[in-house]
This record gives sequence, structure tokens and C-alpha cells, in this order.
Amino acid sequence: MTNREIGRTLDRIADLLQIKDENPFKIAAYRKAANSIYHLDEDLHVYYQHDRIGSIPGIGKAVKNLIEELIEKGSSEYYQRLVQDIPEGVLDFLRIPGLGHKTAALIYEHLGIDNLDDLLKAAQDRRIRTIPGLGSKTEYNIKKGMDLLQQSHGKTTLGLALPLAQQLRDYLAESPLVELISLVGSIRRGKPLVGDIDILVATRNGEEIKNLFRNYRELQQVMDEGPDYIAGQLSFGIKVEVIMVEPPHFYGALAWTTGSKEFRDRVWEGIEPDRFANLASEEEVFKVIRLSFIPPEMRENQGEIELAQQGAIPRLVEAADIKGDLHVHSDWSDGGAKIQETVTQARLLGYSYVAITDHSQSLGISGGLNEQRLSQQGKVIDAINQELDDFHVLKGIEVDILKTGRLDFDDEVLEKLDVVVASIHSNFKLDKETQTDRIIQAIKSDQVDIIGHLTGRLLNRRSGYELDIEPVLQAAAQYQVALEINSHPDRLDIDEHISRQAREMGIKIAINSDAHHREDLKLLQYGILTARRGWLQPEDVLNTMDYDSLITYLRNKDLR
DNA sequence: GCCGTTTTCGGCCCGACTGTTTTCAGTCG
Repeated sequence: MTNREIGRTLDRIADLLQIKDENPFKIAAYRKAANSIYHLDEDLHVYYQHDRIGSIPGIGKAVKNLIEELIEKGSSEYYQRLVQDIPEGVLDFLRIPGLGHKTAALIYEHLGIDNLDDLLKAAQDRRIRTIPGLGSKTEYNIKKGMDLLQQSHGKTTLGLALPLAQQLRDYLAESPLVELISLVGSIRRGKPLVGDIDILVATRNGEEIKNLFRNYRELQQVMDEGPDYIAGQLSFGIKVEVIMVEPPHFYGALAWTTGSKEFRDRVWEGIEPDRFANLASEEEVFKVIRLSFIPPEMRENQGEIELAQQGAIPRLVEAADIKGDLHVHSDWSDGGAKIQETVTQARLLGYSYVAITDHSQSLGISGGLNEQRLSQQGKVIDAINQELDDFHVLKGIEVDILKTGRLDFDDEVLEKLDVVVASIHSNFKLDKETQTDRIIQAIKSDQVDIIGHLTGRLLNRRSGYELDIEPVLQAAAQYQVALEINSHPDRLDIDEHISRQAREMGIKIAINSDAHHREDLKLLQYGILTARRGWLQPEDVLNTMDYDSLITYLRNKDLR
């Protein structure tokens, strides 16, 4: 079992306990343990071998035993006992926004429903409102929520799929029979939601590769196979297909299988496949079709083919361009890492600066900082900066945009900070006009440098709030406020479309991790993929600036 | 169920909004 699967089992135990209305602190304990495991930087099996599971914060004797049982047997007796009371299908109810544990329990108890299909039927048949305490709004909410689930049906976030894909690729790559290998399809293009994982292998022995695949530890089942492919399912129900080609055809197939269907249809029309044999790189494939090289993330037929015909493909931003991270939480609010740990990690990533941007006071649950704590934190940051000569910690805040559009701190407080990220964390359901005005007000506030996760969307969970993007972008352009690409793979907000539009309007973009743990700084890779899908170049991105330029930029709003 | 620089037992748990109500329970960040 992977860390992720073990963490998910603990989360599901917490959900089951919550549906059973157990002690909330016990539930919180399971959630905390799950969270610790998600943010571990090493395989739990390694902890197990060294008997160190008990040393993980939030994991005591009971959870330690449970994890050991999961590692040894692949299942847990306690979990099995819980699902005898509450069928696992009831947990799916929780994926509907606004439907929580209490409501799930009510529906199961009164109607005996234990799967989403029957739940939808019951909502359509107006049977939900027969349950005391539930009404027509809940029925409407279920129908709407099911719509959302069905829209993204079968698709997985890149954050879940990419690590699994890379693991499988690396496993196959170890075989001497694999001459060349690459991820292809939507996952190589960096799409935020992917239907499946596609891997292309160059080999002269397809049968052996299939055997290798069948023996993969994380493979749950083989679904389908043919002479030159094999498909199966990994954990979390993620589908995977391994496509095999003879080595001379690898690069032709690589280019063919990477682009979207629309891209393929246009670029490959009427070209004989034989022309791509024996090429030495993907660049050569593009030479054959008389286009300059198009980065995988752009291959969507959205104008890039025309650019390639003119030799005008932009130089997209890449990881090496990034000089720092401008949205990072610490243990001063809801983050798990000390500022010093974040600094160490940021230096490992080759950054020269990082901004500590904890939550502001009104976000109580996240331990938001009041003015006094913020100033204390500033002193700690000063002390850390004293010790560093080639790295800078910026003083920042992720200030809440209140319901009225005002910020959670007065100007005098924000003025003293190096960087101000302003974000919405409450009142998601305001009407479009009010919500739009609210954000524009924050943009105009004179203190804000970056708007964080602009639309509030959570992939596969929640659409963004009602928002009129056009006037927001106009205001951002006019007042020279940057927009964030929040790199968390559940957000990737703003998305590639808004990014591209913003770039065309001259708005700067900050690619931020919004890290809440040390390891989360690495999530920036997903934001970079989104930026590339939005055609962003290094000069469009705020945090490609070196420290001196950045500070000059931040301190002189009128020079922007 | 976890944890301990007041504690090995007794805390841990904020606040706003929404829906279903008629004064409150559930959800969520």
C-alpha cells in the first residue's frame, strides 16, 4: 500500500466514525494522522522497517498498530468492522458539496440508500424531503452536486495521477528491454484533470513488457490487452495504458500520442507514418511536418500550429526560471512547517527567496494572525534574515478579502509587509455582481500585490464562485495587481484560459505553491504546467524576477 | 485517539453561513 492509500484509509475511518456520530476528537485524531501521512517525504514501508511509525506526529499507539496491519495484510479489521455498519457507498455521498456526515447518516437510516445512483433517484422522486429535517433545497443540492460529479466522471486530478504515472514509468524503465519510455497523452500535456495514464515504450519484446506490467506491485487488475498495448487499473481506480512500439518508431509515436485529438487531426492529416521512422528526437518529427517544435503543453490546436508555421512559438516558463515562492504558510497559522524548515527546503529547490504569507485574523479556524502576532512573526523573520546572506525571507500575509470587499487588515499594517496576497475564504455564494465588485475593491485597495486563487474552484469538488472575469482582469491590469496560479493540484486556479487572457492584457502572474507543509513547495511543478498551458513566458511571471528586481517592483507600485 | 515547558488524565472545539425551522443543527474553510 502506498502512503496515499494508507492516508485515505485513515480518512475514510474518520468519515465512517463521523457518520456514526462518534467522539469528534477521535475523528480529528484520525484526520490528523492521515494528514501527517500525506505530507511524509518517505515511504511508510521505510518507517515500518525501522519501527519509526510511532514517531510521526499525530500517530499514537492505536493508529500505529492499524498502519502496521495495513502494511502487513493490506487490510484492517477495524475498518472492515466499521463498513459493516455503514456501507462504503454512503461515503460517496460526501462528495456532494454541502452534503455532510449528518445528512448522509439520515439518508442511509431513513431510506436505506447506499449508493449515488439511488441517491439521485430518491432526490428526483422527491423522497429526500420525506426525511425529517431535510427539504427541497437538499434535494436540489443533491441533483446539482451529481451534475458536477458526472461532468468530471472518471477523471482524476493531475496531482493524483502524475506521481502514480511517474512511478510506473520508472519501474518499467529499469528493465533493459525498455529502450525508450515516456508519459504521453493528456498527462504529458499537463492537463489538470486526466482520464487515464498513457505510457509509450520502445521495445523489441512487447510480451515481456506486458509481463512486467502484470507484475507491477501497484497494479490492481489488467483490463484489456492487444498485440501492442496492455491496459489496467491502478489504485484509486486510475486507468493506465502502456503502448509499445518498435524502437525506430518511438519519436513518431511520441509526437502522435501526445497531442490532443484536435491537434492530431490537423497536424497529421495526409502524412505517411513511414516518414517518421528512424528519427532521433521529437524535434526531428516536427521538422518532417515543417513546424517548429511545439511544447507538449501547447498541443491543443488553439493557435499554436499557426505560430509554429511562422516559427513563432514562445519560450515558455520552466522550473529553472523560478526564483522563489510568494505564497507559503508556516506553523504560525495553519501550516505544518517552521519558517526555518521552509527556508531550508526552498534553498534545496534552488530558490533565492520565499514569502511567508500566513492567514489573517478573521480566518479563526486556520489560526489567522492578528496584528500583534504578525509583528512578532516579522521579528522572527528579521532574525532569520540576519543569518542568511544568499537567501531572503519576505514578510507577507494572505489577507482575507472580507464580505464587503474590505481587507482584513488596515493599510498601516499591510504597508509594513513586503508582499500582500489577498484571497477569498468565505461567502462563496454571493451573486455574481457582488462577488465581482468585492474582488475589484480588493484589487483597488492599493496594498494588494497578488490576488490568491481567484475563482475558488476545487477540481472535482466545487465550481468556482460566480464571477465576471472580464472586469476583474481589467481592474488587475489597470491597478497592476498580479494574479496567482495557485499550484495546488486541486486548485490550479487561475486556469490556463484565464492565464492566457491575463498575459495578453499585460497582467503579471505569480506561480505560487500555497504550501502548508515543507514538501508542498514542490507542488509548484503543477502550477508551472498550468502556466505553460497558458502560454506564459518567463517575463510574464512575477517570481522569475531575482530578489532585487522583485523588491523594487513590490515597493514601487507606480513604477509597474 | 493523541498529547504533555502548568498535565499520564483531561483537554482538544472557531465562527459564519445556510437550510429547515420557529430557535437550532449541519456544513465548511
